[in-house]
Amino acid sequence: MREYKPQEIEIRWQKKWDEENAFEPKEDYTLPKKYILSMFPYPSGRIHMGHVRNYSIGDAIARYYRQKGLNVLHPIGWDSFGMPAENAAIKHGVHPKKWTYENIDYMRKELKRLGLSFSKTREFATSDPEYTRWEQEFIIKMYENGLLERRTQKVNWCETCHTVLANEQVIEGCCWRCDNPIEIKELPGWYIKITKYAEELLRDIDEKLKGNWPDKVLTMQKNWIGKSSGLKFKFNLSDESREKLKNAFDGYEVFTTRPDTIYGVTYSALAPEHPIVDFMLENKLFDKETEERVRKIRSILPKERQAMEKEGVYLGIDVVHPLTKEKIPVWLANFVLMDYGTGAVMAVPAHDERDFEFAKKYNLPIKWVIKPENGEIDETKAYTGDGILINSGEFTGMKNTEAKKAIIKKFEEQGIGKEEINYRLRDWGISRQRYWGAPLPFIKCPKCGIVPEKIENLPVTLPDDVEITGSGNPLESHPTWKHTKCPKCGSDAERETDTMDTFVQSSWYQFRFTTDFHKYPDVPFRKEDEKYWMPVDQYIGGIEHAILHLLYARFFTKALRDLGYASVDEPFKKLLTQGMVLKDGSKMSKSKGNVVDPDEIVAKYGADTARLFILFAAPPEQELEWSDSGVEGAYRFLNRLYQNASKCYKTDKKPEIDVSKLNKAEKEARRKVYETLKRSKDTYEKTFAFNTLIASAMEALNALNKIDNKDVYTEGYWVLMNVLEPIIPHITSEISEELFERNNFGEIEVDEEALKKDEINYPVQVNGKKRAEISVAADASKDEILESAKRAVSKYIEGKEIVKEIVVPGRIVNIVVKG
RNA sequence: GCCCGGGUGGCGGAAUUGGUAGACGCAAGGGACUUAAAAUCCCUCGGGCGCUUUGCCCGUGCCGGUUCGAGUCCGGCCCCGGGCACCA
Repeated sequence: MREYKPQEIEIRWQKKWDEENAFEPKEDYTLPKKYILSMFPYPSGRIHMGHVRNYSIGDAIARYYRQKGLNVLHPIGWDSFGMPAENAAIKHGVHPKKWTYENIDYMRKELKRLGLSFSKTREFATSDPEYTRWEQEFIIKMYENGLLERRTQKVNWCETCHTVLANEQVIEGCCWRCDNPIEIKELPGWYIKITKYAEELLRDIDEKLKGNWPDKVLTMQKNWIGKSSGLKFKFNLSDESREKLKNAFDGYEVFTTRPDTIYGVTYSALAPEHPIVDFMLENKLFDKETEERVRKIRSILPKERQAMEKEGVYLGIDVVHPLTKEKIPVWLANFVLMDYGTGAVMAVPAHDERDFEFAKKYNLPIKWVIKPENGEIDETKAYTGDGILINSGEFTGMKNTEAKKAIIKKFEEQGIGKEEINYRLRDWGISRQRYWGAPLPFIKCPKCGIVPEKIENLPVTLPDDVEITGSGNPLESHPTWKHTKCPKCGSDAERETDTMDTFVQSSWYQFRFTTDFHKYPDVPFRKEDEKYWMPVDQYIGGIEHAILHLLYARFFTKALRDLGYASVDEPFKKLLTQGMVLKDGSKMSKSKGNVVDPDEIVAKYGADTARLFILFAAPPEQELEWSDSGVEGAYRFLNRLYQNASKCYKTDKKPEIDVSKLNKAEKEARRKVYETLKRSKDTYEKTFAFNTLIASAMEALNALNKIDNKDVYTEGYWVLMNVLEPIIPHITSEISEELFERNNFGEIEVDEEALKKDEINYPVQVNGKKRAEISVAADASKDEILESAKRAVSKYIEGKEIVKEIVVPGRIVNIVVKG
């Protein structure tokens, strides 16, 4: 008996695939294609089980289509800019570039050892200058087309670290690294106007992605974009208030989704950062106490106000209700956001929970204008449901859903307001005060202002001789890098020292893979390649990217389309979100000490075992609980598969079977084999339920081991090796090469005859309870089945009246009796 | 608070979409082989009753409903996981 030595087998095949360039996409674009993409990794140093899972799923799908003769693009790259490289530089003094590219070299070997069928020619790292070059061109084109702008906005600033912090990096008002209190600073930064595409991003969720992406992800994106429609109108200041404000303002606009409650307005509220508040502070229009309270609320970050109790202060000014002409007091409120809508709201405490809470706290009047169709108003809380308008002038008695439209119409007719749509989606701030990123290709000229770098001068590359200390942007402090000449007027100018958010790189990498870019260095990707390969047919990755990456990549695709680079509206036709890999119920992490190292598993059992286990243990979308003994089980199965191959004979074509000579067990084994084959198509193309496909293959092998028929056994192997090759490519290649010269790889037709049963087992129920089981000929008539069934359950139906007889062909018999 | 998922043996998970609940694997127990162990192979494996077989009762988070028949559909509730969270 020969021994299963996965290390020898696997390394031999990996070498062979490498030499044969077995996984390169073909240039014949008349072939049907599949573009299979797993999210590319960040080169952190070593692969983890999440990677193994991600790439095992993608590889199985890619190998399946390749085996069936399709032209398959299955690339890998490296998302290689980012903070960890700089942190490593600070901690260990190693240059980010060296650290990054050494990690890539190591991880490339790890992935290769898993037998993943990635194209070699398409591999790149996003930190490669050739990649940056094109990204900078896109960014310049976006700038020229109004999709990118530099503007000054309030940001979180840490003085000791000399950098802007993301909201996520501010912990209780302090810097996450040095613990110093952060400041709010107005800083210039670069913003991509993703909001211009809000409507299309939303629309294509329903029109292009529904049914192909998980509903969960689509819902999350919808909520994130957050479309709402309502009425925008202007509150005019009262005469006294306008005077008080020195005629600098005559009013301000508000947005509401509830115009139907307009008669219930009892006050209005401004965001703490509202221009009117700014003006009043600057012109000292508050009394001392009010000013103090205003300043106090303004000193708290908007993000942190959300966790606080509602707070506000009357500003001493009033506006006029647009319909009733009543005087409405204007408050400052800490729950009003400056960057949504107009930064000011009308407040209807009777029908809005926040307004109600605020009104109760400050004893503001509450006016009920909608009553439920059935039942009475409960005055202890806001009523936010539908109902009939009361106290609403000419609209009284109307259903509120209709009143919404009618009131908007009235505002539009009088020219005092109009219907408006608002989105929660914000523009995408891509500036990072970091070294290890793609430089923003702009020059600040004292004469010309912002000037894009000339296209022929791209890429703007990073200087290698930098000192990374963790405080401040090394590009800013570099002695020479930022000093340059203005591309327009030639005078002394400075480069932009901000680099781009790494999400910019991962937003268009799927396009770059479509071209053999070593061959075609003059384009980011060739149009004919992009047309043929895009969109990605199947994208696979973690749900944690449901919003950020997947939304940015969708946006980028649309932007590149409109800039003339791309031909598709959506980058990823189908999306599979894989679940996390857990150990002892929680995510594997160094701090918990529950990490299982893929290298160790591969060293002990081989790549096929790792792949088999990870695809067998749970369906791909679900979380996967790591189990050492489960891995052993997978390894045992592969051993059996390998040993039992000796029960087959060598042949270069599938054995012909004389079905008439087979016994029951042999037919049963053939049926299970072909059931597995039949199931495999659905699994690889639609459901990705690899766990049940593997279970089915195990059942088939178990059934084969019960028979003693070399033809059937060999046929079984011929089919099973074909079905399992995408999952466990090494062992199946080895066996198939030895027995079948690998002629079994490719399309095998399902033998429908083999799937048929001679006899069918029917459970027989009496009044819905199973009482017996019968076996009848597959072609038995309904009456024959019933007759046999009644005989089997005679003791339950004797002397009773039969009310109903149900025979579901191929399924079940149920006899309903009375008495 | 709102919006999605999900609750099935000791465990991971199946169940052809309303038709034999627990496939497949793991763990556990028993047996064979062996001087012994490992490996391998065979048997048992939801709970209870009867236990020699046939068999009977209960069982898919809880309560109710629809149906000849419900893990699956409907109504109400209880847990668990995730996302969003003052968006006017």
